Amino acid sequence: MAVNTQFSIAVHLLAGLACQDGQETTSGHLAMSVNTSPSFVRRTLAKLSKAGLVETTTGKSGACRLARKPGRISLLDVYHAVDAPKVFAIHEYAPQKPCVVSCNIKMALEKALAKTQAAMEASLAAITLADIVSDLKK
Amino acid sequence: MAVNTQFSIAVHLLAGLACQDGQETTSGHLAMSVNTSPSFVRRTLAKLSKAGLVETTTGKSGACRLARKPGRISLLDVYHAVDAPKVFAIHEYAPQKPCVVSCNIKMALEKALAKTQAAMEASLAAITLADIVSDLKK
DNA sequence: CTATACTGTGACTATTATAATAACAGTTAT
DNA sequence: ATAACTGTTATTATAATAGTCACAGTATAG
Repeated sequence: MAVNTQFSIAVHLLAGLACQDGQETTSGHLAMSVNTSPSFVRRTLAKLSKAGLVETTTGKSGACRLARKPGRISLLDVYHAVDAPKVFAIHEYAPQKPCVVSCNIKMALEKALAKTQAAMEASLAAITLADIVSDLKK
Repeated sequence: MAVNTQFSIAVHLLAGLACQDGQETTSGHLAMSVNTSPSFVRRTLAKLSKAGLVETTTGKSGACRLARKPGRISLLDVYHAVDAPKVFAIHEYAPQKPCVVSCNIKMALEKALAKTQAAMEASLAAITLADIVSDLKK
């Protein structure tokens, strides 16, 4: 178990909703599939709801369903929705004045890693929930 | 401070070595630039050494220097050397038998995320230590 | 208008991963 | 022999994450 479980759980939930074909589901039902507590599901689901990926209704017989067709939800949308961390973190440290490397490495690294982050996000943008779902049914 | 500091520290160390233009340096000296203990530096340095990115000599007046020219060391080399974690982890859970999603999502996610990982690595491969160093001097 | 069944959220605990330090064994110039 | 370095193990401290519990808010149904 490592850093980014929440992202994969979010995809799992969305895939579950997608397989319902527009039918509504409760957090309890989804929790059984993911095998966690309904509470944990709701917390992730709430983020997806705020990002506009799912619609939820409260009150008795409250439920949730996809807000868009699976083909119009990219993994990048999910990545942003769950507020996943950047791929690389840069270490904090007190720059040592006389050292050129120490004083400027952070800026140089940020520039380089921004490219990498962009490449990763572009790749995520190219995969939709529909792709995931179609793989499930093979 | 987050997940992947070791990668950025490794780049920092290599950049430091690159700025020495082949001259040798000790872990103590590098530690001052990164602002950590020599011990921590050596641990990271040892990984880089095993990966063939730096050469070290032991004994009195032991030291380290780059094994190749900065232009021939890519950030992907560094990424592999420090054994950084994958971009995305997939959650563990007990698949619930009657549920298609639960049983197959892991496989589908792995397939999708392999693409993303590859995109990220390709991006890292395109950046060399020389690029980083030239940014330092601006 | 009360009971019910859901979502949304805050507080809390447990667990894991990482950072960081210290200590020592191995090695080689002087 | 001694000194000064690397390599490695063991240990502790700290931070991030996973996971649970409890309750407030809300809408439906009787």
